[in-house]
This record gives sequence, C-alpha cells and structure tokens, in this order.
Amino acid sequence: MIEIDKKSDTPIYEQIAQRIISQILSGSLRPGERIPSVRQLARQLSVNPNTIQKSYAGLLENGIIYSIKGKGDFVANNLNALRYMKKKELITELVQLTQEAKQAGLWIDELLSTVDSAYSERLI
Amino acid sequence: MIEIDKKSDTPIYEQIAQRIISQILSGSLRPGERIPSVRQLARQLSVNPNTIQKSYAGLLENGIIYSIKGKGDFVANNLNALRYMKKKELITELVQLTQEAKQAGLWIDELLSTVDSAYSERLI
Amino acid sequence: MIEIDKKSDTPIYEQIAQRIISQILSGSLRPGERIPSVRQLARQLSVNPNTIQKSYAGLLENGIIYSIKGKGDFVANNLNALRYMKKKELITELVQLTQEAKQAGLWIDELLSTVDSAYSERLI
Amino acid sequence: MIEIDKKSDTPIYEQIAQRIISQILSGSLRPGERIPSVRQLARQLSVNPNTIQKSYAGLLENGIIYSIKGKGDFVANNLNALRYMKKKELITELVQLTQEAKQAGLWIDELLSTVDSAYSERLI
DNA sequence: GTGGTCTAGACCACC
DNA sequence: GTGGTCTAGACCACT
Repeated sequence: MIEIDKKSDTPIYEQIAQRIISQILSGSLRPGERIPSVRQLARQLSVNPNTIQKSYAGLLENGIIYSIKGKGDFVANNLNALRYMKKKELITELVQLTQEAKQAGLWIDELLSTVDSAYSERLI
Repeated sequence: MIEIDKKSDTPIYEQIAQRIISQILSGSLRPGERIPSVRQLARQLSVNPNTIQKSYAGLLENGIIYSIKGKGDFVANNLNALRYMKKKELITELVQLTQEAKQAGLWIDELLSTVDSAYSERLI
Repeated sequence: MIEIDKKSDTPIYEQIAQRIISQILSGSLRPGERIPSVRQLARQLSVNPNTIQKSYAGLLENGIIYSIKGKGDFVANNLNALRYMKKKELITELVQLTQEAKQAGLWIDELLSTVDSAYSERLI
Repeated sequence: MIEIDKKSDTPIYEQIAQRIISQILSGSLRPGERIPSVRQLARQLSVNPNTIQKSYAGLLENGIIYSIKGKGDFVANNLNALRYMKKKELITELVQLTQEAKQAGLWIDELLSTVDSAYSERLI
C-alpha cells in the first residue's frame, strides 16, 4: 500500500517513485512482479494519471521497471544494481551530514551513539 | 568568505543563509559583529541584491541577526539557542538516514565506519 | 474581498497577510479552503505578483496556510492556535496602550467608555 | 535620564522625541526648563549629533520646544495642547484596537477587565 | 493553470 | 553609505 503526502514539498511523482523503489528493496515487490496500472494507482491515490505516468517514466528510464504493451509494468531484474545505487547514495549523504555535524560542533561520540541506537530501534 | 553554487537546486538565498549560520556556529562570525552589507555581498557573489535581502530577512525573522537601518546587519546574541537548534536538526536527520539505510540493507558497521572516517577527514 | 491602502506606511505585503488572517479568524475563510492565487490577487489589487508572493510566504512560514505546487494555497488547520496567538497579541497591545494612556493623564473612565462604545459600533 | 534601543525598528530620532514628550507630560521636564544640548545628548547616548538634531527639529516644528540662539533649547508652554494631542492620538489607537479585537472574537468583558487591571498596575 | 526563485532597476527612510 | 519595499518581466517545476 502506497501513501503520499500532497502537502510535502517533494513532488508527488517522486514520492511515488521512492515508495516503489523502497518496496522493491524491502522485497515486498519482487523482480518480474507486476506493479499497479497507471489508472488504477491514480484512482487509488486520487492523483492525476499524468503524475503516475511521470513516476513510471522515470523508473523505466533508470531500468527499474520494464513495460509490456497491453500487459502492464513489471519490476526489472536489477535488484543488485538498485541496492548498489541506493547504498552509494546513502553513504554520500551520511558523509555530508557527518561533516556538517562536525563543523557545527557535535562530537563523534554523539554521532556514533545516535546511529547505533537508531539502527537498533524498531522501525515505525 | 562565502561561496555559492548557482546551479544547485537549493535556492541561492538559502545557501547564503546556511553559510552565515555555519560561520556563526564555527565562531568565525561572533555575536555583535557586523555581517557584509546587502549590496556588498551581492556584488561579491554577483547575485542580485534582492536575493541577499531575502536571505537576511529569513535570518532576521529567526532572530539570528538584527538589523539597524542605515548601519547594517549584526549577529544576534543567540549562539546557544542556535547551536541547540542546529544540533537537534542534525540528530533528527541522522536518525532518519540511519533507519532508511537499515531498511535498504546496509549493515551497522558500514554506517559507523563511514561516520568515523568522514569525521576524521580534513574538511574542504 | 480584500482592500488595501497603498499609501499606508504598513507595507502592502503585510496588509494583505493581515487581511487573510482576519478573514480566517472571522470564519469567512475556512481551513482547507483555497485562497486566491498569487497572480489572480495581484491582478485584482493591481499589485505586483511578487508582493503577493511575499505575503503568502510569510503566512506559509507561520503555518497559517500550506501550498501545493501547481494547485494553489490553502488555509491550514490551525484555527485555534491562530486565535490564541492573535488574542495574546491584542491583549499585550491593550495593556501597553492603557499604561501609556495612564501616564499621559487619561482617566480610567475615559478608557473604559471608549472601549465600550467602540465595541458596540458597527464595523466599517 | 533617556534610554534608547538602537535595535528597535522605530527610528532613534523618534524614540528620543517620544522620551522628551513623555518627560514633559509626566512633569519631569517643566515648561521653560532647558533640555540637554544636542552635542551633550549625542555624547551621552553615543548617537550621531545629526540624529539628535532631527529629533529637536521635529519638536521645534510642533511647538513643543523653542530655541534661543546661543542659550539652548527650552520646553514650550504648551502643556495643555500637548496633552490634548496625545490624548486624541491614544483614543484613536484604542478605538482601532478595540474593533480589531472584536473582529478577532474577543469579548467586551475581556477588554474591559484588561484595561481595568492594566490601569491599576504599578508602572514599571 | 499553479507556486517559487531570480534579475534589473527604482524609491524610501535612516544614519 | 545602509536596510526595506515595490515593480516589471523572466524562467522553472509541478498538476
């Protein structure tokens, strides 16, 4: 089940793409599996079909899904590449955040223990 | 010395505000000290004065600077509050990032060592 | 319907913000309802869109409205907080004014009867 | 003793004028009495003499002080007129404030009791 | 169509 | 010189 926040400042089409990617990464959508049709998802989220279309176009372009005319859109067999991409992205963000925190005067201990406890916590 | 990236997707006026804040946090701008005048900084960064104005308006509204008409803008005496705000903000981001990383399948060791080495690195 | 006074010494953008707030407080604009678009209101008041934008930016930052890109700006669900804020503000002003009046030699009866009759008066 | 707030957004020259007027109204400066010289007050408040000059020019124009070349500036014999002006001004403000409060949903009782207690309070 | 950002150029009050 | 407000016109991303 996908949920979006229309008030958020990250565009809806990107929110949807992120949700789908995270569903793939978490295994709740598997390679080869069909994802909801544009119209169906549009109805379900009460969002303009154009917006869904834009999400899917992005996923298609990055090889995360493939589409078969007349049948629908399916999760591609890219799981490892996808994981790798996401991982690199997260590491980059983490490096930036750490350096910013250092400059702002936080101690390394605070950062490490924050990461440690956040990792152990049960996800919401 | 302030540097900005006009191509970045974070607005110029916000980049400038962040730079000023980080200069205050790092101590290179002290409470009571004057910050560059709107026009001067505009010339220096080859940016429109209105854009600088917008940056300063934001800082003013948050009580980070105060302005005296005809004299200039000065760093307010909020250092502790500012540090606290920034710290809380960074910790929140770090928690989110950690949980996202966990869900994406990264190991705790990868995160901790990333933070550790990023912290030791010489800042650019 | 919003009216402004371009000659007033309170900036146009603030006049507009106040009008919107008072419309919310008086119930003529309800939470979730859309407020006029930037360009539309600009045309209607023959004011530059940037000025309207500045008004709305302030309301946005204070959580009084929220904006959805491509759709418009809407009244947030803050009515009680808003009422409380305004009330506290007005009471503070009233206290200051009263004390100033006392120091200037006005009698308490003059003040009370002024308030009383001003309150009964039909609003313009 | 006059005190000013350079950070305030009401101009310094106006702050000074207001202080002098309130000293006259409260009786601590009496008609015919000499007020501080421009240079003296400028030194005392560490303010540019031009600014003091502007204050005094305003007071002069409104007949609140008169100046004798080579001797200084003195409080005029206008006390009643001054009181009347100030009173009219305060009443006007009070009417506006009351109507705004009404529109914001405050009750007449709240306003009256606020005025009443503020009036009884010992001034700071 | 919508909001958001930016530029260029102007005017004002203040010090 | 300073900050603050406003106009006119442009571009962008989003729906």
